[in-house]
Amino acid sequence: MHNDGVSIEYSGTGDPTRSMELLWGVGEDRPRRGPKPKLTVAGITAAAIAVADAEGLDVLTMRRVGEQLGVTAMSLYNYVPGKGELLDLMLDAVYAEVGPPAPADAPGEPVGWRARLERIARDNRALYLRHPWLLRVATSRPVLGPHTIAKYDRDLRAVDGLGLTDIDMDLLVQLVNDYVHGAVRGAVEDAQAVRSTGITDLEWWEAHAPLLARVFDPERFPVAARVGSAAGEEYQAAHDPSRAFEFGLKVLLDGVEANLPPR
Amino acid sequence: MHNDGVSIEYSGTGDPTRSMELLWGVGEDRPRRGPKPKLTVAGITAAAIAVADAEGLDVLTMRRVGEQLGVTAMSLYNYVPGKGELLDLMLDAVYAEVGPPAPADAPGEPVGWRARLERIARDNRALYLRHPWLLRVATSRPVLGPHTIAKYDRDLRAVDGLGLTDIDMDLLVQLVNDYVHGAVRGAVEDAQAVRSTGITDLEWWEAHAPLLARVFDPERFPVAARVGSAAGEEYQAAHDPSRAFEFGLKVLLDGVEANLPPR
DNA sequence: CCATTTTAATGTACGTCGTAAATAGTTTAC
DNA sequence: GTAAACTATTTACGACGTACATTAAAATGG
Repeated sequence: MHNDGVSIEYSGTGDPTRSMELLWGVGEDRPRRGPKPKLTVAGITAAAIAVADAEGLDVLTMRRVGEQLGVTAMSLYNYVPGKGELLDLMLDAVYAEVGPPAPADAPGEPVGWRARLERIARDNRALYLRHPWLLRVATSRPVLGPHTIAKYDRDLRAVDGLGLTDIDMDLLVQLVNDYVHGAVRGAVEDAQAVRSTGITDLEWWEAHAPLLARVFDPERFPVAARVGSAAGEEYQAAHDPSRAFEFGLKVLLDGVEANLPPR
Repeated sequence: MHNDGVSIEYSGTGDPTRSMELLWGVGEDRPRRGPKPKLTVAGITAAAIAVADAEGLDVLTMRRVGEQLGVTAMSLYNYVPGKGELLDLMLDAVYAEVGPPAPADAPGEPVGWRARLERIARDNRALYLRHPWLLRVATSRPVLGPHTIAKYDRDLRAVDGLGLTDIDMDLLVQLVNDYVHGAVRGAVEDAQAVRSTGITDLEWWEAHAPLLARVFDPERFPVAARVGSAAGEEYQAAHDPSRAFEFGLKVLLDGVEANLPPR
């Protein structure tokens, strides 16, 4: 077996200039000659997202995407320069789901910075849960697609007008996004471990308890022993995946509140 | 080219039971017959870490690790069941670097929960900077190696005795670790993008500015335009990578303070 | 000491991946 | 109608993890 784990991919490995042209639809003068294209960039992107959503990033291969569209892998290269650029397109496409920034006074928009940041955090969490592969795509030097920028704008509006410097606004938005990424990552990976291995947490624990009992000395690590077993039991008894998330979010936003400039 | 990006790997894809036996040194009865082993599990782990540190996770192949040790890839399989288990070993090995938990009253130990949590966060950050590939290894269903447990114990001691429930202690430690992971991830990936592509941030920006100027409408995203360019300039002028980290850490710990039980 | 047994290291091979290059087929422009 | 432009397929290459078969080396039992 080549890779029975979950291989994570890197966005931006392709030619970023080409990615950006694709993202912004530059140079889309319709081809004048030759056979009608069976595919579109948007269609390929959607198919790739569907594959990644359903089967994970490690099954997302050019051959698999082609198959999804009734086409060979190499056909895709008529539309997309390579897999790296396709990942860039996938990223920007899912960011479209959070929607464009709305005016602050639009009906239904949360009022107050705290409600707005909570909304952003929860929307991001939902996005990660819908597209778990997002957590595994590194976004270093992000390709600035239209929806990526829209999301950035939307995020920033949550903390605009509070007397923060531009720099601090940027830092704050990044802080919230970093937190959400980290918090969801753990939860999603747990769930995927269950699905991909077919072993539940309980079974896993029971399989390893005997070995741990033999090698682990609770005297040496008393706090870990106590808290670990307490957390394990709680986790078994009433596992609410959003509880840790909401706990951390509250703590984080309390900290933000303490660091806002006086009104 | 097969994968010019950075492929990220998954710990725990091998047989976790076998990994734990390796981690705890179970069944290490010395071989009675046959040629002397040229290698050791610890040596292989160290070599793999060296490769990953120096060249990144995408160059970490069994063939490459073998080469590092003057041996073919297949030799490694006499010591380690597969690459997944090797990753488990690498993880636990680097956790050893943070050192065993020390008694709270040992000389040099920070006093007070806040100083202890800061220490943990900064130690973790330093660990990620030394071993950037750590950020790319998913730790779902972590294999409970000795140093992993020691680290957990060490982390928990920072918040022990504050009147928190065991569950809240666990959540709090996880919160800090999640934050550090998220914050360092962005910074490290930026740096790696520069190294692996040979393009500096300034060059990258200059290459894309013309296209962006053509397609990006600042009227539509005024906040992003303003803050983005301010952040970009600041970033160019005086880039202190630890600034964002310390900012976030302060905010987070202020939030923790607001959520501690009254003394 | 030698034959047997056990273990380590190697060599070869398979099926996977991304994608370069060559080829075949299709549509439009002149 | 022919040439040019374009799309889709086929084939092939070098990488990957690792199964399998083979060879070499050490310790044991006689």
